[in-house]
Amino acid sequence: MRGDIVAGNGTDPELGTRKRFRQGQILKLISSENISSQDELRRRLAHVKLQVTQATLSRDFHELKVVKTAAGYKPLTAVSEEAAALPPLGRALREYLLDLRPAANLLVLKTPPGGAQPLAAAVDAERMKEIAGTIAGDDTILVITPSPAARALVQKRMEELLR
Amino acid sequence: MRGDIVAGNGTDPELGTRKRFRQGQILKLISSENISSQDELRRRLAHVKLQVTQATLSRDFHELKVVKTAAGYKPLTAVSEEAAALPPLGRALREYLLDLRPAANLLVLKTPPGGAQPLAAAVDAERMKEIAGTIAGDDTILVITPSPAARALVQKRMEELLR
DNA sequence: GAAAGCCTCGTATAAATATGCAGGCTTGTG
DNA sequence: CACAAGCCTGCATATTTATACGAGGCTTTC
Repeated sequence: MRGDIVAGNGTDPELGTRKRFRQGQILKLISSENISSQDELRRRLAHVKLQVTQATLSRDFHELKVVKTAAGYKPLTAVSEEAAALPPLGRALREYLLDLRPAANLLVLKTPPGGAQPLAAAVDAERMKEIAGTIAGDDTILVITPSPAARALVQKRMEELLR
Repeated sequence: MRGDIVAGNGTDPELGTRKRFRQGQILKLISSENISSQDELRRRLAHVKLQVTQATLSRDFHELKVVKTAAGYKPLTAVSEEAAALPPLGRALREYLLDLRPAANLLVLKTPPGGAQPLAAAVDAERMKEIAGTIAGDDTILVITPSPAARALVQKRMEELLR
């Protein structure tokens, strides 16, 4: 092919040293400066005598589990990764729930107009075994459980999710 | 222009209802299924009678603070967002630090070859006021503090970051 | 010391994502 | 009613990111 410059491990003394050094610098840069693209990062690294292509940075980001957010690139640790996976129901409840009323073995959720469908979807996705089923209109959801006890449990859980 | 199909709020009864409904569905879909691109999500939504373009989904993701990770799209809550911002030093320490030795008002950090620079960068970035400065070679960093007491404090902090 | 296996990385390009602009809708105001 | 302002969205396209492929370089094995 045409690539005839550096490649492989280059002039590096130890194996993979260059890569780790670079990744260290990357973590530093993205946490301090406000980088907005891999190509910009590439230019920054060049200032520090690190010549690499955008492709390599893409691979580095993948290895470092760095993701692009509205506020720049962020490393996604195992911890925050889990946390990020949780929010579905809690989030939906906080966003849509206006009122929560118990009625024997039923639970009636009120939402702003149009909010019932998405919230019901989130409830369904949770697959709580105490929930027999849900029916959603436009601004009201009926959550059906087999018994008042089960209803109480589901209700408690939702209240907790609301903080 | 040429767009002559649906637009605006379409047939929706309330303002912005369609958008919120869609975003609810989006949160549900990305948490259950394994979507790999905005365009795939667009196709999924079409199944549920939601016709939108990729451009709109891009905007929705931005509003919902959903980011693309190796394991699919994840909503980034305020909580995990902060958590994601922290890791610099802790992460660098866990990745590079082999040994930490106190010496009067100095702290000597040992890393694998090539690890000194990136770790030192992370230490500097922390801007701890107890640190007068650092000098990094290839696998050794000298952290200079004004006094043994300051050194002890810095040392303690680093040990905590290691968990 | 040649062959095989592995890394890391550049090039070229495909794929995915973001955005400038314009239009339709709704709401508010004179 | 006419008009202005604001929101939501599509279209077209610019920008950004990911990847298939191949090139060395290194290490290990016989």
